[in-house]
Amino acid sequence: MSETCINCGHSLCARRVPIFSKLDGKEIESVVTLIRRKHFDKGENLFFEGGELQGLIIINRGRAKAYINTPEGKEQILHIFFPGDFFGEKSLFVDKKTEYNVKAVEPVDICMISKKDFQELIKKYPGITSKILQELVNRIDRLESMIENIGAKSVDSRINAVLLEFAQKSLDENQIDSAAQFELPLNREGIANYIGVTRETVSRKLNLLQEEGVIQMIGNKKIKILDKNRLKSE
Amino acid sequence: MSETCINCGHSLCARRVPIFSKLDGKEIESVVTLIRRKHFDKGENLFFEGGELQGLIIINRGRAKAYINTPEGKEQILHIFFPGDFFGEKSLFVDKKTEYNVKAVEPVDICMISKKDFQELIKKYPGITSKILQELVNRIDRLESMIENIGAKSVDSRINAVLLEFAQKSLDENQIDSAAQFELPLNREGIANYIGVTRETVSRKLNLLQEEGVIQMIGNKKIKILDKNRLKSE
DNA sequence: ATAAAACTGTGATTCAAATCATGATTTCTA
DNA sequence: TAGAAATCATGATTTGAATCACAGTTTTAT
Repeated sequence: MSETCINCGHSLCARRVPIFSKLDGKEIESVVTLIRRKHFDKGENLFFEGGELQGLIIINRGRAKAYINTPEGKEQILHIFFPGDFFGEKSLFVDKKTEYNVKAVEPVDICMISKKDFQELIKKYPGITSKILQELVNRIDRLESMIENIGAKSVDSRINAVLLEFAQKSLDENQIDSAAQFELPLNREGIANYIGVTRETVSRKLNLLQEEGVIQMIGNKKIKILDKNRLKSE
Repeated sequence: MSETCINCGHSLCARRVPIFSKLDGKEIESVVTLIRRKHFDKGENLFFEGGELQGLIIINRGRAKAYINTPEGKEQILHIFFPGDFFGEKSLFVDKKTEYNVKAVEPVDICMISKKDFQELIKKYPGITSKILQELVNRIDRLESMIENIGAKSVDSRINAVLLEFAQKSLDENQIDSAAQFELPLNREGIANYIGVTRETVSRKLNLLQEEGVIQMIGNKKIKILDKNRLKSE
């Protein structure tokens, strides 16, 4: 079996992961030998809450959502994982179950490093630990700003924030400024479950934004941000 | 100056902090020599968003709230720090500002270790790093469950959850089961800003819970949980 | 290609919590 | 300890989003 990750074309998928970014070419190749690949169809679960996580999972293609099902039957989405994002880092360090599910929202390819292999990796390259720390801190920041959004901001502001977030995850700064189109990672109901409203409200608010000329929808999945500033204010 | 932290009576305050719990007596004493103490009156800010955090801050007595002021003028509380809790760990590892404020909700004594001292400490006792990792993971868990609460649960459920949380932070399991009273760390408005509702709603819901015999209020600050199970369900 | 299934838009109605208003308590503080 | 300031309770009203209902559209699978 080749040591390169065929799904990323000719690049090494490990190089796309921030935690390995400090390693040099030869070191990264040794990481790649540890990687196993797997594919998930749209709608398949990569992981169920309470389950044993096999190791570190890196999203290589496609997007996935992490979500909780509440006792009342609602779904709360906690993260959207884009290519290059990873999860499962928790089980590598702490003996604690992860309480959310992860589901592919479109066809997804992942790279996987087993817990055992990863722990040996850390011994060999201790710098990885500080990268993990950094990533955990970033997640805390994102979760805190999500709480600010859901807990203290109006529904309009939440919609605005989520559109900007998805744009930033999908495009680079120049593309956003030139109103490039991008694909929403979630359908209306998904967006609703991410920002704590209903599907109908998302529909109505998006249409309002379009009427106001702030955004332009291309079909249901694609969108252009015409006026970034009006999304930022309010 | 004595090496013991006078504010904790005869115990060493460092021993109360989970991240130092693996150290033996002699090691902990060397940590204590690095500690500086400070007092804050009720209402004083321990820290302002965007400011330079001096190092690791351990709450030794009293409680403090971490909060964000939204552009719309609302306050969203993110954490309640109880004695033994700490913050500022972020600035020790990552070159990134903290975006929230921390304010004493009652008279607070803190212990503080400077960034520089702490970094030397880590070199000497690398085990501390894994403790920090663990604590970060715990925070992520708490934030995620907070998002589930605020985003997907009814107001009733949120009130229930916050009462249980405060009880668990204030009492041990036996005391909760025997309906011991404890002091709320926040006033009505504070609770409201923690769970994303208004002060009036908190008033009304608490009164309802009392009428139903689930809780008993002693004045405004103290409370007894009479029926833990009814708080848990729903 | 076509039928089924999933998703979306939109009006009508309901409802729970926000807001507004005010008086009663409690807690500071001078 | 008296007066001021902060906090709390509670009724009346408004409001914004949830819910309900259903038709139109898009996607998926055979």
